Amino acid sequence: MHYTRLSINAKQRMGNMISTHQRAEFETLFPFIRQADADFIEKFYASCRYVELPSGVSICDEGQQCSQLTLLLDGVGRVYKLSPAGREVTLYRIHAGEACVLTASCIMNQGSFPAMAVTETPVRGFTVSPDKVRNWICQEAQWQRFIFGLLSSRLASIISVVEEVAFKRIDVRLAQKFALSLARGETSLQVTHAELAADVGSSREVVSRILKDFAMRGLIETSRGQIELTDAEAIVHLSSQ
Amino acid sequence: MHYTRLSINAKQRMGNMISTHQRAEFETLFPFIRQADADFIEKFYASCRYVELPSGVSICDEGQQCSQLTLLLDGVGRVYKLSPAGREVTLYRIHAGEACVLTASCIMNQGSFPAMAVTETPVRGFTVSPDKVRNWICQEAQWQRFIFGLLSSRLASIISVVEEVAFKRIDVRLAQKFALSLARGETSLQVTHAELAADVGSSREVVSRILKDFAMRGLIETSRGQIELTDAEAIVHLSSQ
DNA sequence: GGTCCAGCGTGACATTGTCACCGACAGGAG
DNA sequence: CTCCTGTCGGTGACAATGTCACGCTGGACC
Repeated sequence: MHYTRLSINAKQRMGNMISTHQRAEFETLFPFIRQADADFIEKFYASCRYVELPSGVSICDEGQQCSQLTLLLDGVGRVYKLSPAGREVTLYRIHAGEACVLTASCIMNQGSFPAMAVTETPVRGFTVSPDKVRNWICQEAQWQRFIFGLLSSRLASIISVVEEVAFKRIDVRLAQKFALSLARGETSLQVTHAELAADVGSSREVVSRILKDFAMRGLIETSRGQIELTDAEAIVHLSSQ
Repeated sequence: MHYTRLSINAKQRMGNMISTHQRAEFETLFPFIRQADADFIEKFYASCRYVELPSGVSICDEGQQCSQLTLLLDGVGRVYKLSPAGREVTLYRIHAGEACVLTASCIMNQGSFPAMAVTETPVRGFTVSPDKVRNWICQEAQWQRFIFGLLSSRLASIISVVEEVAFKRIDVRLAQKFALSLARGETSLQVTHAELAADVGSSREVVSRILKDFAMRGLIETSRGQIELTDAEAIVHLSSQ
């Protein structure tokens, strides 16, 4: 799987002024800011920048220092591990109203980023520089609480990834993915076997075999780059093993 | 694998007064306390309690609320996930000078503990109540920095567990364990195949097969409950695959 | 001695990972 | 339109791992 590097062009789509519309959008997604005192709120908006990134660009590579903490207004990012042999596992996804914890973590202990991150869709957000992140932690209770929440909630979610990878069969984990889509009301997925494999940390061949089996049992119908979920009940039943 | 529940007897080995000797011991292991102001230091020692726990007792079970945060003076704790089928993976170990991050995490977001924890050796330490942990975070810069360091450093270590479980062969991971022992100067391990399996998240049979293979290749010699590391060079070489 | 049990060995089979290679399809270039 | 090229998916063979069932052994205890 290959991702475009973040280009200068993409970086240039940034503006320094935060519009009132953007502030309103931010406040609904990051309610913590409302509880801060007016002083901090102004400091915050003055210090952060609005950015837009296209889909499929690499945000942070293994071993890099993190240059910015990004708070997402829209879109989704994926953080994953890459093995020397080229296999992947996704550790977690970042949605609107969240920020990348690993960035926060490696900003806090000055370490390097222990994984890779890419945009899965076009992404909009505010970025904050590492020194601000650190300073505000010590000074602003609301900001501190926000960062803490990020760290501790991700810890639990990454632990559940360990659990899945170590204990669960791959067909069950694929069924789980499908069940999540069904829960969102989607009965048709635009996804390749290779992408599913990268998600669950397996290889394409294994995913293909299992999907073929699903298709024979009538759970799904597959075509190039697309999967129809045809038997919701059976999928949900399998996913709960 | 079965662990004794923490009994009332064990709990009663607590005292409220912290001796000057214990304070000195604490300060060498947790240097952050030295940088705090005198006011906080007194508050801290007045609020925490000294505890001793025997080896092999369960500290925290899956889904429980955490009653205390423990800062270890001595001994080692193990935090692990347990599958419905009875398999285990250890997530990390806690040594002197550290504290259980998961406890910290679930204290901070009031969640429940997403794993199990046991003492692997007799353990001594100071315990702090959840409300103190939370209050100090907001008020004491040094304490805050300490807790933050715990969270963010564990995040990276748990991610490396994901990586190992998802990508590495089990023989390589066993060799890694052995290489770590060799680095500590230990050429003889008192450990059962089942314990090794719980560590790397596999099953006893698989570990037995691989150890038999190691023995045939002259890397180790096995006897009941014990493993001699006889070919350090080959072990280190295999561990670095 | 005899009993019990934790620790370990093992064969048979299911699942998963890896490698090599293939064909099918889509989107452009000519 | 045909041809080319890269992506997508299928497949067979084999290695590694997980699971199940069972049996053996050494040591503790009566």
